[in-house]
Amino acid sequence: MGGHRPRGRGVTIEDVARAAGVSRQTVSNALNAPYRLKPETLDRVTTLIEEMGYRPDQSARSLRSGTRRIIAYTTPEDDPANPNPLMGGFLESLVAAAGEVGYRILLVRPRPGQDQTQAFDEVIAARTADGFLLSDVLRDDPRVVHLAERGFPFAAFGRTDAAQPQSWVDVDTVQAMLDLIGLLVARGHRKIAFLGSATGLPWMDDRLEGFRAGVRRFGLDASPTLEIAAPDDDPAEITETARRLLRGRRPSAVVAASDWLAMGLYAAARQEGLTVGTDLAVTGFNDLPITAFMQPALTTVRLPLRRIADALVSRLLQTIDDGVTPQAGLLLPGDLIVRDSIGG
Amino acid sequence: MGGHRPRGRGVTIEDVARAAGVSRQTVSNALNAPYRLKPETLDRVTTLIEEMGYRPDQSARSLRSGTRRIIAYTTPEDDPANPNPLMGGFLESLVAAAGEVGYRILLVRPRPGQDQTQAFDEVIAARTADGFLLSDVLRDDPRVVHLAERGFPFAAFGRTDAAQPQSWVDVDTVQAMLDLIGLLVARGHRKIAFLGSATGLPWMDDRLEGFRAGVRRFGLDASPTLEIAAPDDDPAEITETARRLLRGRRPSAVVAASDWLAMGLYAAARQEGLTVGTDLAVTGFNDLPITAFMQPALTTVRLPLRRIADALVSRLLQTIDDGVTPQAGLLLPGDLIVRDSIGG
DNA sequence: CTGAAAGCGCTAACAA
DNA sequence: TTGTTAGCGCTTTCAG
Repeated sequence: MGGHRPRGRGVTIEDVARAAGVSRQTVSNALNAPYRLKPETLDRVTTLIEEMGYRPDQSARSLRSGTRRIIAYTTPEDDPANPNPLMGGFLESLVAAAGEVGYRILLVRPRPGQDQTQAFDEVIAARTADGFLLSDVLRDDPRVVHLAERGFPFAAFGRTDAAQPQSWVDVDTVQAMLDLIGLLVARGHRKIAFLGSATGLPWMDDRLEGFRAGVRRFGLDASPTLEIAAPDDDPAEITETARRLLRGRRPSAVVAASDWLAMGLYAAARQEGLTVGTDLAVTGFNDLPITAFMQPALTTVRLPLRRIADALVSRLLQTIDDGVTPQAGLLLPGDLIVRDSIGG
Repeated sequence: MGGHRPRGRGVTIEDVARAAGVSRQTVSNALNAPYRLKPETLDRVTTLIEEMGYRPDQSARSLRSGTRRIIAYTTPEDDPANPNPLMGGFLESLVAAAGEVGYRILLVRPRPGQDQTQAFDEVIAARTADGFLLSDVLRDDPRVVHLAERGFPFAAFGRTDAAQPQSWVDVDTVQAMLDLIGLLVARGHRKIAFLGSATGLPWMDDRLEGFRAGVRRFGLDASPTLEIAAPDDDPAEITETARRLLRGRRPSAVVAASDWLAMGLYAAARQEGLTVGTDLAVTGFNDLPITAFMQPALTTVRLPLRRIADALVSRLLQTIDDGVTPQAGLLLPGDLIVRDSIGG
């Protein structure tokens, strides 16, 4: 079995202690409780640690201290050919946010023949991570239920309903929609339609709810044109649905539940001979990078991914460190990105 | 420090051993070397393990065995607002490939005030992971140099030049370009231009090299129209460059170095009154999800992310387990996705 | 402020 | 085939 493992080649706390002429404990303290050391001792030990390149063995430290400094993140299973375009940016934010407080992100996914619940139990029982971060959370997400039952620390991107723990952070979608509609109303639009998609995903439902709230708030046509695209994300189907929407009551503005749907709207408008930005105002949601290439540039809502990640990590750490579980979710405002698609 | 850590609450190997009336070692063997146990003992112990939900503590096992079953992946730093769109899909593939052989992916990033080299050294010294996976690798990537110096196992997505270790996997870009150009030539195109971008990134250079190889191979105009977009990814600038390209020698086909650039080409064509697919053939590279919305649909090259991930993981494991470092890189073919943008 | 003792939970090596 | 012994490297506890 040999293998390449350079066992015993690393510098241990013992080595540093000997070199510094102190006990192992003093070296440990230099790292974990420096205030306990006499400044000159601290200096000497710290210098030696630096010079010798000593790093406490992660496993030994974890075994002894019970803390792993690792956060498990369960990536929602995703088709590699059609990945969630926000995934990369969100993970990026997570890594940065966790890194700043000394944690790393471990990607966890059920092993073959294992369901998500079992995968979680394995991580918990094997003490692989100190807590979980979840995304794409459903209102009554089984993962949340399970972790809450186990009493294991977690935080979720996406609100859960009242019966569930409120360890979540989410975007204030309704407010963002109100802002968007307010913007359109201010520019004189009264016939505003909504293009959604029947995915049943809660965050998509929120956008519809936000639209309805806007309709009420601004006293728009009580029965606005609502159209729902097919549940799957097939571009052709979306475009077709968008065309029907445009032909129907000829809205002057359409609020799309996502940038992806907005692209279908652009295509449909072109087919109908309408010019987005002048004949038709369009808004999206998510601010995918690709929106920059849309002509005219798309007005949309950017998710504050970094702020979400920070809040998630900070909440999770509170649970891990102090056993405090948040009593209420946290709603973060989306960033309105106003561009030309709603006209000059 | 109080905290929520349910210390001692876990089932240990001792508990199982007692319950089964065997020694700890026997329980350990049931998991790690089942063939050593008498079938009935194995049965009894395994059942108990199942019932009691025993999972070996990861840290303890790692400390003793020296193996972590964790692969460190260094995410290239990425602007959350404009993330690498392939990132999500690649990570997805990595997680799946590693998961199948019992490894997990740990996202590693330099801590504030730490450079990448130091971050690597920390992971190595702290024995946090068994090996590294790198992506977006440069020809003389300092990360590769560093890991090779340290003699630490790694595998890279992206070729390194001959002076460097050849522990890499890459896409056969030149071949993919030849295929693309062959396709265009077969449809009668002779004036084929290339739209690249002056990023200096090796994979972008490869695409240009592939284009030139195609020009030679098919005996096209010896001085084809080459245009290089601005180094940054600014859409407006790309579109402007694309327009100049189209105005210049009026190519009948343009090979773009990426889907992103191809989008600029679409925009430019529209502005120039050309119809992509009939007046002008266009190809891209990467097969971003968004290409599905382009009208006409874009002909492009899909990176075999899953196969790349599999190869990367398998090579890395060989290095970890047997100390074998590959003597040569592995080139994987890209998948040609032929769609309407090159005409009927 | 520093040191000594103990042991986290596991598996390698050896003994029975 | 199973059990015993030892110790991975660290930090917690308690003594000096």
